[in-house]
Amino acid sequence: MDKRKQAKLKKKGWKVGTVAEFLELSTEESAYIEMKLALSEKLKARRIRQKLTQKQLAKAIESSQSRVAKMEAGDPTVSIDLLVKGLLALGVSKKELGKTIS
Amino acid sequence: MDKRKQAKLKKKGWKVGTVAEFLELSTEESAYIEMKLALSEKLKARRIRQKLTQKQLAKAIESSQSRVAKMEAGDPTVSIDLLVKGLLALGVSKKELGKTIS
DNA sequence: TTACAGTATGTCAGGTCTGACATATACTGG
DNA sequence: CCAGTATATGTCAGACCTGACATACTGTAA
Repeated sequence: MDKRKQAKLKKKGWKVGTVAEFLELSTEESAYIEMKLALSEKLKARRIRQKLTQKQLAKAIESSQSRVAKMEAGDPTVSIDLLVKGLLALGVSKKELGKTIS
Repeated sequence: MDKRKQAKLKKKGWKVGTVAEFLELSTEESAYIEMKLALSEKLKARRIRQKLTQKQLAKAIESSQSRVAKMEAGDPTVSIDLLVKGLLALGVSKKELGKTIS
């Protein structure tokens, strides 16, 4: 399974439900990707809600604007670890994180 | 912050609540570690519940016995990604994962 | 249009994580 | 005691992720 290709194909407009079939993902693989996307979206939502630019958030978590952009885009080169760290830095609680994932 | 040292020190018998102070962890850092430990424990519990050996689980997730041992021990060289993948492979749902983290 | 702020995308050197291996330790039944 | 099974721990080459940089795209105000 080429993770890189997935994100490329996902791009705009594919419903989550159909991606799995189209790319022939296993249940675990799609659950994993759904989790990452959920975290991505949450990160973007939180950043915007707190009126921060990607650059500002990047500085706060000691990263770079480009990586933040990738986090929010659900780029396959971004780990769940990094997303979690970013969300925690934005003040999201474990409880809220748990909800987001589910 | 030396992540390696943390796990060494943590070892046996430290209450989670006190570790943070002793090691002077920030709120985010300890939340992150608590999440990892929660996932570790869940993994071990599930594996045992399903009567699998570390070796068997390792094979199922295409890893090695030693890495599984490290996952369950909350070793700092183990990522949340890997723990999540392991749990998903054991049939844990996103919902349950969310609960575990919280 | 131009200029600027914000975001997206590609690339890459360097750092982190991973699977595999060796080895040690713990427990069990003979 | 021993042999076998399960788990723990240390190490390391290679795979993967990261921050940083360059550059492109988008919107918007003059």
